[in-house]
Amino acid sequence: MSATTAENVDDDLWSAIGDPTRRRMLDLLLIEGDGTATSLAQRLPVTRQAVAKHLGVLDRAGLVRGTPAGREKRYRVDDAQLARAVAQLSSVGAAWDARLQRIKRIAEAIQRTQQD
Amino acid sequence: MSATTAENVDDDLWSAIGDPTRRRMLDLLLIEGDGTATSLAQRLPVTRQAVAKHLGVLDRAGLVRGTPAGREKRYRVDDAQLARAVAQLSSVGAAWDARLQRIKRIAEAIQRTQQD
DNA sequence: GCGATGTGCAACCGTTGGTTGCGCAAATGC
DNA sequence: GCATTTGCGCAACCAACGGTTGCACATCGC
Repeated sequence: MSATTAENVDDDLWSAIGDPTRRRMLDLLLIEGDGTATSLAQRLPVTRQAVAKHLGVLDRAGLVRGTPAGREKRYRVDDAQLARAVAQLSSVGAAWDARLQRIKRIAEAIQRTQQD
Repeated sequence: MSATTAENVDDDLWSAIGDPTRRRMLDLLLIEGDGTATSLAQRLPVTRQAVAKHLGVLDRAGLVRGTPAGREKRYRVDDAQLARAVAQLSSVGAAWDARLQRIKRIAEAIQRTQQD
């Protein structure tokens, strides 16, 4: 294990949460429990259709699940999948962090050597 | 403190690290210390010009800095800026995590109530 | 000086986030 | 029961972006 490239990352998941509008949509869904394309669009600076497309992306990525209810379609976050996404976020962050730490240690070591 | 929307995120920074190719470029630069457009392109499945464009994006975002050296231009990671980016990654992750935790607690509370 | 190597610029293509416009299904009102 | 609203889905279109090819220009090595 421990790939050298830190790209164990599920690219679909990442690109799903990579878009700022989609991140805000996830925020709203988490806060309000659920929502429809129109209800989300009211709270966002984009049209209903744009929101609908994003919901499609999030759905295909498995981050949300939509269930028809009468004439409207309510979406809610899939907790487990979002948890997975969060894990990947922190995994990438951790990898970079580790490398930065190592570089810092090396730099300090060099300084110490030169001070001798 | 505690913005409700978890979008304290510098959008330029995020979109810079949002692209998978750019993430791999940062990886390579961290591993090898520095690199040029051509050197990175050899280790990536894209052309030199694509890499050059990405370096431009990363440069404008402040994540890398390029210094001309003869006929080539060597880039290296700006540690402080990347550290900032990592912090934002984990901040978004933490916000979602907190909400998921809260939902979980509420769900458990409801279960407990119903079991009474 | 001359070929090889590295960079930068410009034109072009496919994908994607966004828009407008339309048609259709389900709730509401009389 | 029928007309009106309200919510959804589909299609066409546009701008921005990641990627490509092609070319011109600078620099290093011999």
